Amino acid sequence: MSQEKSSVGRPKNEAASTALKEVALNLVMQKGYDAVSITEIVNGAGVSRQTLYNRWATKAELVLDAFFELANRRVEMPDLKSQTSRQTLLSDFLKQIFLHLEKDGDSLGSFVSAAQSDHDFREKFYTRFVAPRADIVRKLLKDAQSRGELAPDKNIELWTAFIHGAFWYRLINGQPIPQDLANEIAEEVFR
Amino acid sequence: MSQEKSSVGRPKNEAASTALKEVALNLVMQKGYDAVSITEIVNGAGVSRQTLYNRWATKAELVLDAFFELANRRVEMPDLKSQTSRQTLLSDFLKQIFLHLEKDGDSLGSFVSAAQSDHDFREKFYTRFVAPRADIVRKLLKDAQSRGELAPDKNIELWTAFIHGAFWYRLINGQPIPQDLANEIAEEVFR
Amino acid sequence: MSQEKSSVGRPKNEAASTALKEVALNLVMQKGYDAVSITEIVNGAGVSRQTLYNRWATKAELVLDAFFELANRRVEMPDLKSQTSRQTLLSDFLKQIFLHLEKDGDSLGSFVSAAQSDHDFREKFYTRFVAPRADIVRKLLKDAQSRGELAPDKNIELWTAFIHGAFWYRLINGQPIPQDLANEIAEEVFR
Amino acid sequence: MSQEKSSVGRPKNEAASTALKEVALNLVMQKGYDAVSITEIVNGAGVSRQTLYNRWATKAELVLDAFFELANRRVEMPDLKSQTSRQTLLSDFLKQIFLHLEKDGDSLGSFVSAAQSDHDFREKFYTRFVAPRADIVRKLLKDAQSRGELAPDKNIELWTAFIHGAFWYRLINGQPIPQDLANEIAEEVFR
DNA sequence: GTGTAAGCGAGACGGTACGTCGTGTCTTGGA
DNA sequence: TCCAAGACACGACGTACCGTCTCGCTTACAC
Repeated sequence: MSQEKSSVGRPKNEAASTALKEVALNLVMQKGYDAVSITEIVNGAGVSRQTLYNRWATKAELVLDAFFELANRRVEMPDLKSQTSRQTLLSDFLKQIFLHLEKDGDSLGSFVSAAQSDHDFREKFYTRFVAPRADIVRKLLKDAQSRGELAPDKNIELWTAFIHGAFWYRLINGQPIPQDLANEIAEEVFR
Repeated sequence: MSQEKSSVGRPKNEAASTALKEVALNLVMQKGYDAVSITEIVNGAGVSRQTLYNRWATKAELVLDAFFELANRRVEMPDLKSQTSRQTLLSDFLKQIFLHLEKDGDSLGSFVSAAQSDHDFREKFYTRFVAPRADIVRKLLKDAQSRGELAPDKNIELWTAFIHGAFWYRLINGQPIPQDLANEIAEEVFR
Repeated sequence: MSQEKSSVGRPKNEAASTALKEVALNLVMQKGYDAVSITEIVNGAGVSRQTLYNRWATKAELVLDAFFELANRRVEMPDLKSQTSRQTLLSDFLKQIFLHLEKDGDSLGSFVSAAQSDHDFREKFYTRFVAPRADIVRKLLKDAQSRGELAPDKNIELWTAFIHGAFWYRLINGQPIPQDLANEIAEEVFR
Repeated sequence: MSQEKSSVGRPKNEAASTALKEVALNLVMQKGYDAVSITEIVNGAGVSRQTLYNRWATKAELVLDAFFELANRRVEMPDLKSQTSRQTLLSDFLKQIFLHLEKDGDSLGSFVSAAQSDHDFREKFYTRFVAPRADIVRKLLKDAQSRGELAPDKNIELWTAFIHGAFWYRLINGQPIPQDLANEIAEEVFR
């Protein structure tokens, strides 16, 4: 990746990328994805229009990049080597997610929104945000099965969808996602 | 309140509303919500721009109205007096929903999209589309409990969210919703 | 004129006409002809849109009607039987015109404006406002000639144009029309 | 001050300005000022709507610019060094004006019209079109006085107004301006 | 140390859609 | 037959954003 530097001509100003991502993310969090214009972002970043287009093809790509950088710094894989019960691990993991959901709910709404009309965006959002989190749950459930904490014939795929569906469902419908929901879900999973 | 016809001034031409809804819905189903412009809709309906704005404040409201009219003609409450097992009733009900989801997936995506940026819209969408369907499932589960087909200590609210979350989750992530998923869900509920 | 009453159906409400003319004239004097809309006039008069169109075909006709009613009440034919010098008569007549010009300057501007784009309007404005005033001057000059106060070979038509041109020229260019101009003009005519 | 080229950013495309002016002027001459829409002009010029608004705030300013460019190429200052009688010079100058008036009468009407409702426009029209022509006449009259061809006590300002008023008066009233009027005016001035 | 190629700001450009306004006509029910 | 109320088709308005383009200037490496 560091290899592909053409080393000819003036190098890209990394500060511009940083400024763009920061401004874009802030604006989207404040006003929602659709309400933010490219013009607004580049003005806010003190950067020219073309500079943005030199780095990202669309607003969607820029904003996603910015968001992921933030979000992925915050996923904390549960420690499957610990002896804590898998129910507790699940509950704690969900609580951690719900905490961010509280803060980022509106931007996430924006992304869900953008994902519906822009299939590229949807793919990226799924691959880089949704799927990794689903994977963690999936692994946790399998681990629980192998440890005998979960019935061996539980449909893991379905339960992964149940768990994530439960809070996405509340999210897109604008309902609050209380910390307690994490406990309720974990309890029902391991019943 | 339902009588509030003002009867003063020229009455609104109902045919215009009908034409607008039909054209709008068709276009959205063909090209997606965002790709359809107001100009396109009014031209297609042979109606003036202002006439649309006299009836709906935004494209979202128009399309929503049009869609509900269609969708609500298609909800079929399961017959709780029948002796069919509640698991089968649930499975059949979900299958029926999934069938429409297949066809209307993109428009539904549009609505979810619009709902994220427009909270009025979200409220309407929830009240008129999401909630009624959730209610049916909730009633069905309670009925199953009272008939002893479902454990009496199952968390009905949570399971309602599980069930709907499962397919909404797939929907917003652009994944197919196979008919078989209905069986899988029903099975897991009544396990 | 009073003959042509059809006497079938509800008679026209004369108060509506009066209100329309009054409102129209006031609005035009305040904001200028172009800035006043039909909608504004009918709302101001508390009258329906159709009622206006039942009486006048265009805004121009209504406004002209209203203006003429006012203006023609104010023309005062100089008394050609008096022994006052014709120069004084002319000067006094012009002074009287200039006085109204001061007040009505902007609406007159509006009419000149409307007259340029609407040839019907131009014709009516000329026939009912400009020409009568020109006629008076023409008659006065001829009378002065017959009394020997004016050179018999003066080109009356041209001088009529000179005299009116002089202040219309100032009017359309937005220059003030001082009372003293009346004296200057009269002096130069009878030099 | 004439050097104030900013030289930053993409420079304005001069061809677009030229095309806009040409199309605008042609359309106005064909159909009259009011009948020409901005949409029509930009389409005709193959230029985007915003490009027009980047250069002129209103249709009036554009058309005025276009017209001046044409008109000012056509003013021909009479040669005050020639020995031709000043009466002939005046008559010839007026004839030259009347010739253009014939062709441009309707556009000029449009400008007079616009000038009445828009005081900025009025100022520009006066400064750039009316006043220069009046100045020429004023100078010519003064020269005639200094050469003894005109009575030294003639009120030059008033006569300048007489002369221009005479044909403007006919113009705004939609009356023809025959070439012979130039002779009549000159004759009366130098009588 | 100079040439050359890319980066960059500023901002113009062709497009497309927007929501609003004004026009003159039409359509009701009631006077 | 008139009227108030207001819907309607039409067409223009000025604004907003998009993604691309065209300048003059500024890097920074490669010769």
